[in-house]
Formats: sequence, C-alpha cells, structure tokens
Amino acid sequence: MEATARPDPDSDTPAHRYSGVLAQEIEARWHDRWDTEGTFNTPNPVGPLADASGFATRPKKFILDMFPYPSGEGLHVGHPLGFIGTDMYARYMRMTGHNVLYTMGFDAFGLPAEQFAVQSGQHPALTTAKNVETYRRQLRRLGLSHDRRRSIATTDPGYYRWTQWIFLQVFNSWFDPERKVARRIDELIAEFDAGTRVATTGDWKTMSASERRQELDKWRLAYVSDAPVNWCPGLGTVVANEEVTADGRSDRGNFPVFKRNMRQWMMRITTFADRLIDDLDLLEWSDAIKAMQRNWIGRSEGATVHFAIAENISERITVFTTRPDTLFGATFMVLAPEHPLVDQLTTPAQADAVAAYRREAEAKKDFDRQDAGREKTGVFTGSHAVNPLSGEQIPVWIADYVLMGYGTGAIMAVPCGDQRDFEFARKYKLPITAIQQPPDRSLDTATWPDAFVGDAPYVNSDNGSLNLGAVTNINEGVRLTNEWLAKNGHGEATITYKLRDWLFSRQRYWGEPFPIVYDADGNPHSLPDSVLPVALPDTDQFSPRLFDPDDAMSNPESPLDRLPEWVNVTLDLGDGMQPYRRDTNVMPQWAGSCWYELRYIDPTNENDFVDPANEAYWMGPQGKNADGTQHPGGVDLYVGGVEHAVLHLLYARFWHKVLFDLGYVSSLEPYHRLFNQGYILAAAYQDDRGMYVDALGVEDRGGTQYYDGKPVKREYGKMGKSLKNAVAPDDMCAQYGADTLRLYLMSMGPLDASRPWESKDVVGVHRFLQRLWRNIVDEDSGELRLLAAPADDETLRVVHRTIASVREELDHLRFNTAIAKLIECNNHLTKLGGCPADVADIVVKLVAPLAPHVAEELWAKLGHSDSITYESFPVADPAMLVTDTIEYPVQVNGKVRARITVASDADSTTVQAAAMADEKVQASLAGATPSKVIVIPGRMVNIVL
RNA sequence: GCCCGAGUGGCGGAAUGGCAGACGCGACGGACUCAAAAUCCGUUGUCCGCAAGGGCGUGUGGGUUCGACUCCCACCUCGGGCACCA
Repeated sequence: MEATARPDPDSDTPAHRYSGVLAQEIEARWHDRWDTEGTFNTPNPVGPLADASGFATRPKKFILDMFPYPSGEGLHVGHPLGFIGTDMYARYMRMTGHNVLYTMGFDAFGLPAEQFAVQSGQHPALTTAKNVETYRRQLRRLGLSHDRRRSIATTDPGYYRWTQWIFLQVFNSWFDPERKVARRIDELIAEFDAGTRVATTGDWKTMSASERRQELDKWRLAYVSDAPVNWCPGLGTVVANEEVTADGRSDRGNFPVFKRNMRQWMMRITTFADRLIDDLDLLEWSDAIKAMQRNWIGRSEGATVHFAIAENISERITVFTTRPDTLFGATFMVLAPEHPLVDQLTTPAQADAVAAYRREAEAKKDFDRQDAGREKTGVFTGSHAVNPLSGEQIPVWIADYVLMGYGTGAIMAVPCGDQRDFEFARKYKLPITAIQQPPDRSLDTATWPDAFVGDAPYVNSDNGSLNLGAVTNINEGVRLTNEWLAKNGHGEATITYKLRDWLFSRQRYWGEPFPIVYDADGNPHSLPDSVLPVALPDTDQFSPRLFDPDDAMSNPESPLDRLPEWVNVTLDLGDGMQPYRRDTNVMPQWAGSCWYELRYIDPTNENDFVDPANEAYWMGPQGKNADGTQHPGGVDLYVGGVEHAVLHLLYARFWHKVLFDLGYVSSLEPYHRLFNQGYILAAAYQDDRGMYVDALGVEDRGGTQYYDGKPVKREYGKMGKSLKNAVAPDDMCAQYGADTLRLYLMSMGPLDASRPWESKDVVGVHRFLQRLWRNIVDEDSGELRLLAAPADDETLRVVHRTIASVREELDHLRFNTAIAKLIECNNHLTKLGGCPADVADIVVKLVAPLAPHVAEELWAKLGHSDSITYESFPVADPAMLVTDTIEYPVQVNGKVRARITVASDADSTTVQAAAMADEKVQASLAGATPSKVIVIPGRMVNIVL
C-alpha cells in the first residue's frame, strides 16, 4: 500500500479540502505548538513539578496505559488502541475540570530486547534507545496528550536505582503472620531480642552472628532458596511459574521447561495470598480478571490430617484434604513417588517394584504427568496407615497422579467420592466404602459407574465419638470433623494455595542487577542506598549461554559471571574492608513494571522514589466505593491487555502492598479501575505450503484471495509480525491523518471487544471529518463559511441531545457510540447546508477529545487564540432535551400498527383515547373490544385483545 | 471436565424489559466529469406484492411478561482462562 496521500497537485480537488495532506499539515503544526507551550504538562501539589497554575487543587484523574515494550518493529495499529482510548478520556477529563496525570513510559528491560540485540549484534542499550525513540515519534504523531516530562524507561539508571531500592525494602522486610502485614526486619530483631518472638532455628540469645543472619534470612520477603525452579535451557535462564504455559513450555520462545533444584532469589508473595484475594473486592475490575487471579492464587480450605503408620514407624503421613468430612471413606493412601517417606515405607518385598516405578515417574516430564485423561498407575509400598477415624489399617501406595508440588504430596484416597481415587481403586481392586447415601444408588459400590460427588446424607460415619449421621450438609460435616481432629491431635483446619513464591532471578544480561553482595561464607548482604544504582556493567558479551532446549541437566551461566572485575569487590559494610562477590543474576522484566505508575507521579525526585504528598494526591483513597466498601486508592483508570491478568497485575499488587505496609504509599492497591481493551485482529493469509504471506500484497478477486497470482487461504488473527498482517499507524496517518486513524480505531466497536481491522472502512470516519470541516470552512478559500442565521429550534435540539449523549458515552468509555452521535449531529448540519455560527463553538468542543488536531484548527479559525485543551466541555440545556409533542408507537397484541402524536404532558387517559381513535388502530382491532390497554408514559401504547 | 465471555443484515456494530438493525463499510441508482477517481444526493434485513400493504426475523428449544435481542431454564456453536490442585 502506498504511504502517500491521495490528492495530487494536478487534481481539481479544492485547495482547502480536509484531505490526508491537509490533515497532516494541521497535525504537525499542532504537535509543535503543544510541545512549545507544554500544553499537557500537569502540575503536582509539591516538588519540582509543582507550579502556580492552581490546577493541583482541581479534582484529579490518573489515567494509565500498560506501558509498552519497545520492539524493533515499531507500533502497528493494534498497539495504540488502548492509548487512543485513554487519550480521548484524558482530554475529556481536562475539559470537565480535572487535573489529569497522563503519560507514557517504556518497559525496556527483558528478554526480547536482549534477543533482538543478540540477533543484530548491537548492544541492547543502543537498540533499546533507538526503539524508544521510534515509539516516542509514533506516539507523538497520534496526538497523544502525554506529559512527556514524566516519561520514564525502566532501563534508565535513574529509574532502576529505585527498582533496586524497592528490592532492598522487600529484602529488609518480613511478614508478621499475626498482623498479616510486612514489617521492617529491625522490628523482628527487636522482637527476638525482647523474647516476644521465638526464633525458628535455635535460641536467639545464644546464636552467633552468622546464625542470627541465617535465622533472619528465613524471614525475609526476598530470600535465596535452593528449591525446584523452572529451568529453561533454550533460554539459558530460569523462569517464574507464571511464565510457564499449560503444556510445560516457556511463554517466550516456547522452549521446554524442566523442574530443577537451583539456588535462586524468591519473593514471599504467598504470604500475601489472602490479601491479594480479599482486596479484589475493593477493585473495579472485570469479574473475568478477578476470577483469573483467584484461580491462580488457588485458595482452598480444608484440613491437614495426620495418619499413623501401622508398621512401627514413628513418622506420620500428613495429607491435605478439602473434604475432611469424607475421612470415614478413606480406604487407602497415595504418596507422590518423590515423597520423602517412601523409602521408609517400602517393604523389602516391594522394593524393586517401587524403585522401578519411581525411576519411570522421574523420567516423565511434569507436563506428561498432568494429563488428567491418562490411565492411573501406581505401586503398593507394602506398608499400611491407620485411618484416625475408623481405626482401620489402610494400604499406602505411590502413584504419579499425586503431585509433590501441591498440598503435602500425599493424599487420603476416598474412592467413593473422588473420581481419580475411584478409578485407581477399581484398577487395583482396592476397597470402596460408601459414606453417603446417594439418592439414586444403592450402598453397594460394586454397582457404581463412578464416584458420587454431591450433597447426600452421611452413612457409615460414626465411630462413637464422632457421628455425622444427623448432619445434612457438607459445611457442617467439615466443621465437626475438623473439631474432632483438633481435639484428638490428628489434624487441624488448614488453608492451602496453588500460588507459589515468586522466582525473582534470571540468568540474563538485560535487567536490573541485584543490590546484593555475598561474603566469604556465601551470606547475602544488602548494599547501602548510597551506592545505588548498582549499574549494569558494560560488555559486548551480553548473551547468556544457551543450551539444547531439551538438555534438562545443563546449568545456567549468567553473562555477569564473565566479568570478574565487576563481580569481585572490596567494601566496608560495617565490618571493615572485606572482599565480596556481587550477585550475578538480574531481576525479571516484571520488576520494572511493578511500580512505574508511582514514578510517573514524581519522575525527577532525587531523594525519594515518590514524594508522599504527591502520591497521596494522585493515588490516595477517595472516600468510599459506590457499594460502600473502602476505596483502596490507586490510579483512576488502567487500560491494557488481558494477557497480564496473572503476571504483571499480581506482582505489581504484591509490591504495592509491601510498600503500603512499610508506610511508603497511602493507597492499598495500585490500580483501582482496570479496563481490558480488545485486540485488533486482521486477515492473515497462508500459501499452499502453510507459510504466511504479506497481507498487504494480497488481492481480492471476487471473494477469492491471491498472492503473487496464487490463491491463498484466509484466517483472522491478532495483528502482528508472526502472521505478517501488521498495518503501520504511520501509513494510515500519511494517508488520512492521525485524527482519522483515531476515530476509526475507536468507531470499530466497543473498546473491550476484539475486532478485525479493515483498511477499506477507514474512509468512513475520514468522510465525517471532511464534512465537519466543510460545514465550517470554505474548501476553496480556507475561510470560515458559517451560516449567519441563528440555529433553528430543531438544530438546537439536535445539538443539545448530542451534548447529552456524547457526555454519557464518554463517561462510560463508549467511544464508538459517541462518534456515531457526533456523525448524526454533523449529518444534520450538512443537511442545513453548513454550521450555524452560534453553535460552531459547541460542535468543535464536542469533537475535541476525539479528534484533537482538527478541533484545535477549527477552534483557532473560529477566532480563539488559546488551545481548546482546557475549554470547558459543553453542558446540555435540559429545556432543549424535552419536546412539546411525543410520537407514541401503538401496538396491538405486541405488534406496532400505528403511530400517534400527542402533547408530551398528556396523561395516560388522553394518550389511550388518541390511540383508540386512530384509524389504523381501529382497522387492526376490526371491531373487537380490547381486554386491556397499557400506556407507558413517554414510551408506547399496547392494546391487548 | 471446571470457570468466564460472546452469538443481531453481505461486513464492523447499535439498542440491556418498550418502534430491532443507530453509525459506518460495501452494494445499487442518480448528480458532477470527455472519462475515471474524489465529492455530493438517494435506496439498501428478508420474503410475497406493480403498489397499497402484509408475512417472517436477534444461535436452538422452552418459560416469565401486556410486551423479550434484553430476564429465567436447558441445549448448540465459537473465543478466552484453568485443569489428576486432593
């Protein structure tokens, strides 16, 4: 497609027609003026960005986009969908008297930047800076009203200095399990010193300095752990659980991921699990996203139950169950093959079988073990456990359908009520005892086709001291059993989570270095604030060692390991000058995006990551939510894709809560209202080899598509490089102007819906702007051509109805219908032959948030010298919204048969009489007498026969 | 399997208990033009009919209601998330 504008100089197109060429000329001029005048600079209450405008006393709106990763390809038209929505809203908010914080930063650390650098042979710092430049230019061209003084990139040392500082706050904190808040590690030391809290590894008073250090490390919210992590040889790094797809591969690069024990940084996000679930209730997020977060955290309530072992082994087997009330039906136990008690439990007779089974299970990847459809397999250990309720001895098996990573890695099997246990019991001829009386089955489980799951009266559930016979619901059964277990020392009520602690280190180059050094004994020490940032050292060896993607036994080698002069340092950390080794990991890409909205507030603050007064103004709680719950604070509107539902959004909430607990921020949550925009889809085409071909080169001939003369297959998918169906915003701006692109993207449908891009449809909104222009400006002279006569009554009503509905639609982010209303209004003006002079200001203001460049130009032509940005948005005159007469549709038996016009204040009797008198109504009635007439005032009449 | 969404003209979509299809694309007809593009005006759910007019119509089947795209129940299809989670 040609990226040039349509009209050529030879054509007879009027010189001042609103064409792509003119639009670009206008837009470039306004971009310069906005920059020169600092039109979108937003003042803070205090600090370097405070000013005397008085704006900082206005009500505030903090409007935020999920900031982009600046890729080498630049933007395609799908990327700015959300950005344009927030820009329209931000501009509307400015015109309704708000002080608006709106800017854009760049999430520039991370794997893709590093991979792009490796491919191109250029340093990621260079490619990133270049890409950010491209993005800034493209975003500017779209007319986004960002306060550019507040823009940051996560790779700026002035930014990641504070990312490292927050890491140190997390490192120097612990979770108080009683108060359920993060507290400073100093307060833990004070509690140990005072004896009000007992250390877990020994007597605090007699511990050596090194022992005390190790005790404290066990409490820290950021800690080094030697635990199973996701090792991805194809990427050369470990990745977080959240970055592993359902089929056991990395979400970046789609490489296999293996569980391996490795020494890595973790963050104790699990301690915040309850608050991360509970506080979702305070947020205006979609139920879908809330459900995804709840699912991921995976809270389940139940009990731990301890089973004694019959064969004289002192250890007990501990299980977690959500259905302790079914304990009477536990007829065997199953341990994960990796369970630590398996060796002790295995009898000599079973040793070979158990060893063989464990080898087999180990060889399988985690993913293969998690296929629910697989036939269950297992081996008897030879030992028995004692059911604490029934006293019966039940066999202990191992099977790979039980996972070491969830609960305790062991289960009590209740085959009558659990389908997995039922299948296993059938296969290995294990007993199945009914403990509930299903309504449609006998108690003879041999006749059952499957496990019975549901509410039914308990049977066989009485051991003399616990009797569930009279219990009618599961909750009551669970409660009674938990009580009995606790009283008799066999267990207690317990809550478990699917959420694991957050794996926080990566063996890559392009990320934030850890502000941590290790002493000669390998103990981690935090570096003081004064040496931050720990700068990422320069090197041309920025690729980590990559391995065969299937080489599970390979070991990570971080690029920073290769820089001994950086790694080895001599420092005085309080014990005199000592040699230390720097941590050679870098933080995951999510670190930088965990707090960027806070830095937007105070981007130039050298002393603080954000001034508390500025944070309180922009993000502090705003009274009560609409439903009366506490307002948690946070940004007023956060727009972004649904793909971050459990990654960025969970991590950022966690960090924010830690900062809240430590008293650094006043907001409980970072993002009060979240809006997930849809994706822009586009047709993609495959040739006969299944290769994608450049969608821009495909021709349509009578419904069949051809590329290079050969037919191709069409499908629709997310716009992007991989499907070769990207459309560049620069091309669209060149052809029609940015205002047209903005309107088209927003008019395609609601912001939260995904929808296909059709380049041929763009011309529709372009024609609208052209007509709007022509209604105000003479296309030949470029001078105003307003109608001198005052707007007639009908026009005034149209204009005021438009004001009312545009306000209504913009308040609810319904840009598509707002645009439709404006088109309707403009079509009315077109029929008049132009815009009456006395409504021109109003019409231009209505368009301003949506198509700001053309609005500024028209505003200037109308004789105003200031930017339209801070003009007040029109308010509809209520008198103009009511009419003297109303047309009522008249239904006979629910079908519209006639229309009558009556005075708008006519009462029901009058309306009914007018309806009955109508001749079409009489014809439809055909002489019959209505049994009922319903009159809905202002709406309609329905005559029922 | 479980949890969310969504199914409306040729196409994108509008209407959330009260006139289904706003607005736009496309298509068709007309104006302008030597012609084309651009622009402007008009028609456009579908079927029957020359017309007036009428029948049908929001994935399928049932229900609530004077009235259902909208609410309820069951099902079908598509999209997304989770999945041997005890």
